[in-house]
Amino acid sequence: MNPRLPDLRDRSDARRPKGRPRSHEAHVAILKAALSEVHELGFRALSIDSLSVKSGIAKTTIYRRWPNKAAVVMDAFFYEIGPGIAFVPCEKSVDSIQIQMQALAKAFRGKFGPLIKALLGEAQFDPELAEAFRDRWIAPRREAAKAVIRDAIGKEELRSDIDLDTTIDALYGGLYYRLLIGAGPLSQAYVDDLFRHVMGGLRPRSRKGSRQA
Amino acid sequence: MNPRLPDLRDRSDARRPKGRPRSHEAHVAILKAALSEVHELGFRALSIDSLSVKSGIAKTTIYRRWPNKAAVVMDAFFYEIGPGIAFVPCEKSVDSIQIQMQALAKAFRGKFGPLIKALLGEAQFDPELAEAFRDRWIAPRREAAKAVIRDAIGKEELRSDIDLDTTIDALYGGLYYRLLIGAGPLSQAYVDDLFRHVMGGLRPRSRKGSRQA
Amino acid sequence: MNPRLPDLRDRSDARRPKGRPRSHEAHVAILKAALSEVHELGFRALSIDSLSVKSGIAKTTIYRRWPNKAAVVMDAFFYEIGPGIAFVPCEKSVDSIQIQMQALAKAFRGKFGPLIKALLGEAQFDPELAEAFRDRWIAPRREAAKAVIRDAIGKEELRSDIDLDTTIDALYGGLYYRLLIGAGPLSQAYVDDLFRHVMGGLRPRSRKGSRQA
Amino acid sequence: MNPRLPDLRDRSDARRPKGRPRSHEAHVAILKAALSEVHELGFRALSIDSLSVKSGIAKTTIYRRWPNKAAVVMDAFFYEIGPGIAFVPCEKSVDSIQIQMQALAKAFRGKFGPLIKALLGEAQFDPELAEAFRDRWIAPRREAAKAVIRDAIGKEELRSDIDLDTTIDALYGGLYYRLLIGAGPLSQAYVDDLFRHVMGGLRPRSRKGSRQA
DNA sequence: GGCTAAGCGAGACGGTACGTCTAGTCTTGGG
DNA sequence: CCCAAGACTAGACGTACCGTCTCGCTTAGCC
Repeated sequence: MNPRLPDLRDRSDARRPKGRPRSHEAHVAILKAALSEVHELGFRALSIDSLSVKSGIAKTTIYRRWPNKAAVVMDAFFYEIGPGIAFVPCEKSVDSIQIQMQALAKAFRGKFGPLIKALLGEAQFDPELAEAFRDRWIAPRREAAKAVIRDAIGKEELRSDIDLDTTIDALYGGLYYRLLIGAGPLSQAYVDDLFRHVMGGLRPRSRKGSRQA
Repeated sequence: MNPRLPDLRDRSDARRPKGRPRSHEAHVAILKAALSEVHELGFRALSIDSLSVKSGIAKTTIYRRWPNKAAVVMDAFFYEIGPGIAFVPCEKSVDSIQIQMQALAKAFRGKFGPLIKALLGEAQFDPELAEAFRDRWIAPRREAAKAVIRDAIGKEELRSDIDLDTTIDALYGGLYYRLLIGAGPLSQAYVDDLFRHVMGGLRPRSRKGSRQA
Repeated sequence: MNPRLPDLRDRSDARRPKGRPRSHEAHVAILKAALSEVHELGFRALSIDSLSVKSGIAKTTIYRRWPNKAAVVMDAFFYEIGPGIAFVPCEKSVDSIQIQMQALAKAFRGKFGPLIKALLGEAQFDPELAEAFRDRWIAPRREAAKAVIRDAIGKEELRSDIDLDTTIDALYGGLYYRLLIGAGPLSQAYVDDLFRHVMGGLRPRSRKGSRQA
Repeated sequence: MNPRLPDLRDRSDARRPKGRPRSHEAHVAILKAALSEVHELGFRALSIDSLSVKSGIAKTTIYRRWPNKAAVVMDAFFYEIGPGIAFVPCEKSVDSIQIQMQALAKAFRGKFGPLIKALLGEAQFDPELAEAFRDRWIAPRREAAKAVIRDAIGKEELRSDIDLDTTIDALYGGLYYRLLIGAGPLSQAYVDDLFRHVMGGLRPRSRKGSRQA
């Protein structure tokens, strides 16, 4: 996504780039400054200038590595959240999904909520940021979710005729909807409710003719 | 939502406000300029300055009526969309829901998609805008949806033990999710899929142990 | 000077102007507000808007009577200073001059100093104001001074070959110079010094060849 | 006077200031634009915005160096007038004074008149500008004048009991008076007249009782 | 009492400039 | 090639006044 980002993988065998190597301290200092700023003042109040002053790193250096403040904050976000919210294996795979949804909602309620709101808000105006967010945050989690769902289907915990993507949207759409639109709380009870509604469906069970079109 | 907006309701009996009345032409000129700008260049490129130049209305006049460009664009959005997407009565109420979801998705795919994306994106940073958007866009539609869902429950098209808000989130969350995150197309097929998944539930029907709390 | 000013002279015989007569209360209210503002905040901080708010008189009314704030303040100045600094008759006419110079310096040191500085400062950019100030403030005082100087020449207190205008400039120039440039205090001692230097001349008395070119 | 101005003195030995050095071209471009504007349109019509457009220098750059337009124009004034009006040595020191007075009056009549009027007019509202004008324009000339007057006293061309400051005020006050108040022309004849009156004094020579304190 | 004419209060309007802010780039010296 | 420092271009921001205008209402003289 971001060609300016350093490749942090070990490349002892690769040829060293010419000139003075980039300072890792500078990198971390900026990310930490970004996190502190974004948590204290919010994304909008954060500027590359303020970042430069706060971190003691020259503006030039920041621009050498990131194209704009959204990219910095995105990296800072991943720096802080690390591997992020994962699926923990459960006996029943659907439990694993429910637990992960609760973990995600908890993150939304906590310090990551504003960060994700800001990144997604900004992404509405910045296609590159949007793509990066999808690639680095959304996609991995969806892939993991798909694996779990496939598992659940295999164990006959879920219907065999469902579409993976649509299923994920039905389950998680509500969470992001509430995060971004704020029409209601993201409480534990709500997450359970949402999970139950989607899992059980809205149509009456007793009805015979309840085959969907 | 916006106390600066003139109350345009008929008040032939009420006493006229003092001073020179606000110009309706100016009002409309600004909204039209805003629409044109936001459709052509996008929300970010739109500025109050450019709006002023384009509409021929002084900047001060714009600021006298709206606190910032987001508020202008919001009004412009409602000016254009008018009453918006409504529920058309159907024999089966669930059909009415599905049709409305398709209409919403169509609006998202059309010229209103970028507008709503921009407004919701901006709302992540502007609590007042967020509230206004909820009050003027989200809430009315949710209320209408609730009425239809209640109808459907009454006709036993939907289960009687569902929660209205959660139901709405389950149905519409996916639409906003796709709009805002862009993880996939908002096609007709997708909307039908989503509707079917949520209506029918994810759990196998044949299974006896399909407990729901 | 100001054609918008009402002619306040009695004209019982003259035909009354048509329409609603101008309010004298409004007139005075504005002048008093202007004086209060200019003394408290200075000329620059005073605006027609603030004047309107402070006096409770509509902006339109102010503009109907004065072309700009400088004209208002000028009228306010004369409203406050009234007939102003006059020459008091003395046995020796030169004493009358010296006393009047002291009175003027005292006014400069007091509350009229900032007012006159402001009016003269503004007059550098506003030819009409400059002309009005000359006509209403400078000219009458110069005329009075000329009369006294003529008297003094008649009494042989002053040389008969002096030019009236140049004489006035020589005596008063220093006062305005100090007021406007602030190169030194306008103390009593200074005024006496200035008077003495100009009266006695700079050239040594003993010298024979001290006929001026 | 203006701490934002770069110190242009040679400091080959001194350490260079950090960062990108200020552009001399920009500096000169702004001053030239200011002179052109102030001569063509006058001080009031000149704005930092117009200066920016005319000079092609960004507004921020101008504000980085000067606090307001008066400060720019003041610098432009000195940029144009250079060392300014100096005293040329004459056999008789009083002649040197008279010649310098004529030179000053000529400058007042020429293109520098409006500039000085504007600066002094503005200085009535801006104490910092007033101080700067005194320090950079008034003071040096007064110092030079004092030296010449001391010379003249030494040569017995002037009385030994005169006060230097008062003497200067008596001679030059009239020039600034006419410049700022415009009560009469600043002609060559007027300057000679003024000089003669002050030099010779106003009191009759023949009179015995021409007491001076 | 109605008519005409002007004054008045209120506040909207077009317009100009202000001084500040942020973005992102460029230019120094030095590592 | 990196880094710190800070100047630079560009342009939007939101505010302050300016002087004008457009209303409804008031206050006078005149018919």
